[in-house]
Amino acid sequence: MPELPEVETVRRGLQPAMEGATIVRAETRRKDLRFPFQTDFVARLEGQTVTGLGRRAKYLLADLASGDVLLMHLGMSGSFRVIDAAGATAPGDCHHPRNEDRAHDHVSFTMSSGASVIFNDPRRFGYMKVIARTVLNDEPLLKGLGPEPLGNEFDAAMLARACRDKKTSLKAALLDQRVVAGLGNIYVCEALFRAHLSPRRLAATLASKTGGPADRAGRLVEAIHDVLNQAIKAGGSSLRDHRQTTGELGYFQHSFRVYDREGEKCRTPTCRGTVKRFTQNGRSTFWCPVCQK
DNA sequence: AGGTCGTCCTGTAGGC
DNA sequence: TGCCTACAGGACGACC
Repeated sequence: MPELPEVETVRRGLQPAMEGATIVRAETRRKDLRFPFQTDFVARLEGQTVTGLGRRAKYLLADLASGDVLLMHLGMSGSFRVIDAAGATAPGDCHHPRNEDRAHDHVSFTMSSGASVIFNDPRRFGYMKVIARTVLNDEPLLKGLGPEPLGNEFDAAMLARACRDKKTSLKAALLDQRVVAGLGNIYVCEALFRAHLSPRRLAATLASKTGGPADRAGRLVEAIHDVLNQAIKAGGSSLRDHRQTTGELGYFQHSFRVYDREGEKCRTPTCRGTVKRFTQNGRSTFWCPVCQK
């Protein structure tokens, strides 16, 4: 499910319920998600105040007063919902269909406010881990991550440099979290379309003289910025699983130009092409062969 | 060493 | 209706 815009949407939804509040009770309803829970997982959470809720790439990071950090990844199908002290998931919405399916509620946090934060993940590719902040920089899960696509260090020169010696496709390079951290299949397809670049293009060909229509890296960085910012504004994309923490859907899927649009007309105004789909590194790529070069 | 592929897991959609 | 297959927003680890 979740790429950077969805994770950021979740972070903003969890923030009012968690930041400044204390976890009075933490429950795991099975022994593992993607990995077994640490044996001291619950003990290191209960009684801890959440001093801040951040995000790195597709990871959520809850800072605890103890000096630990709770690292959370949503995998493919993870979602959080917040239930307030009165038992409602959102003002006026306590009967969302999603809330009736509790079979995959795997973790719950009861906060000092009386609110509950519940993690649901049918496929269980998600995971949580408590790490001491002092060794966060050595954490293998975070160590190899590339720059944040919306951060200052991510620019055309940096992206071109990261792709320069790659022998793989531009699509695969952008999905590689070591190159840039936070993009997934949807937003890579959408960004390549918006930059008019072919997903098949060799990553190394991204570099070119800056300025003018051949500034491929510049166009791509701008396209990535635009699509991520617009998606965050829309609360992410809801295809199947993604919900905001209130249970509401994101609505960026209505703005897709290629993803999930196989056989439909290209949305570039002057283009008469049709959106095609093919498999690249085991994942579906959607693109317009007429206007993406 | 970088790149590719299979794999983890459940749910759903589509074909017959 | 029911059974089967294919596929899904991620990313690790084994393999070449």
